[in-house]
Amino acid sequence: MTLCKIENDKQRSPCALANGLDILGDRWSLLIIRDLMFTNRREFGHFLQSGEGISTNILADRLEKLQAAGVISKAPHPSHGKKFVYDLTERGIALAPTLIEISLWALGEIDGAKLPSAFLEVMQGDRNKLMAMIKNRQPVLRLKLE
Amino acid sequence: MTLCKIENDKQRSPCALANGLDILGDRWSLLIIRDLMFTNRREFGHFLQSGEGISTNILADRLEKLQAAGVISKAPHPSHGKKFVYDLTERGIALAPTLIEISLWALGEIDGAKLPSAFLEVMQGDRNKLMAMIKNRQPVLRLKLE
DNA sequence: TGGCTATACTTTCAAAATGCAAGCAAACAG
DNA sequence: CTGTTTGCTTGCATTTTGAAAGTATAGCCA
Repeated sequence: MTLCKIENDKQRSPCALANGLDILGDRWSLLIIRDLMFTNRREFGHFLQSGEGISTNILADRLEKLQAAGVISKAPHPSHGKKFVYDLTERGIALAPTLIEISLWALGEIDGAKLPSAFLEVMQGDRNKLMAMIKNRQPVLRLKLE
Repeated sequence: MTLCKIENDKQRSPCALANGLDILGDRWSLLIIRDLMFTNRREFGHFLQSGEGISTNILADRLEKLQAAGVISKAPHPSHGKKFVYDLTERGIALAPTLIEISLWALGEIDGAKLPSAFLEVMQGDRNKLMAMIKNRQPVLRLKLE
């Protein structure tokens, strides 16, 4: 297993859940991962446009922390010299079941929580097919960006 | 679906995941739920003793917020006039798959993350059996408390 | 080539959340 | 009646958050 910055600093406990929450336990990180996992958003500006209203400093901070934790990667943009392209690593892709379960829980338990029907169909359908799409970096929801 | 305080205030977006994170997205809430779900910890003092070092004011705050969100219940202690007994509601019990997936992710991806072997066996074994134990409020790990 | 615009952040600073430590009132034990 | 335990609450310093403004570079068009 490769090094992962966060847990090497000091872990409050060896509990796997506590360690997971040290990386994922905030209001924004999993939303960025959602965008990378289920849509074709890959750039800084795309995440800003996703509607929840994250501010630029928090976004920059979370992108850096997620990268430090080995959950996402950052590479120069092939056609635009200033931009970068973010993507999930294998470690990030492995978060798919977590994202799916939280989403389904919220959908069932919280008034007003919704999922695009494209998600819902694919989540309630063949779980293996969904995992294959995510691993192939094939967005469930392909957005027109910009 | 019953009222649930948090999402009625104002939701940043209708996205189910975002709504879930408004309730669960911090470093402590899911650890309290873990104690209720997998062990026989049910009292304020029990949560303090679980080793991660939550402070008393944060614990009181999270217990209140989780109760407001309908995830846990609070009842007078049957034999001790000052104490209360906390437990998961149906809505809290429904978080089992979420907790399991985060735990398994962290176990596989983070150096030093561990699970008690009792958990591991039961998580990797028959998932339906585990769900039945949780629904019957039967702790996977029965601790000697105090 | 020169200036305008867009993009990807960074900085600033006020406000909110966190967390340690001390305090406190009710309950229980002797 | 006295002292201890329990379940919080309060005070306060530190950290994190977040809106808004700033900055530096890339791309575009004349």
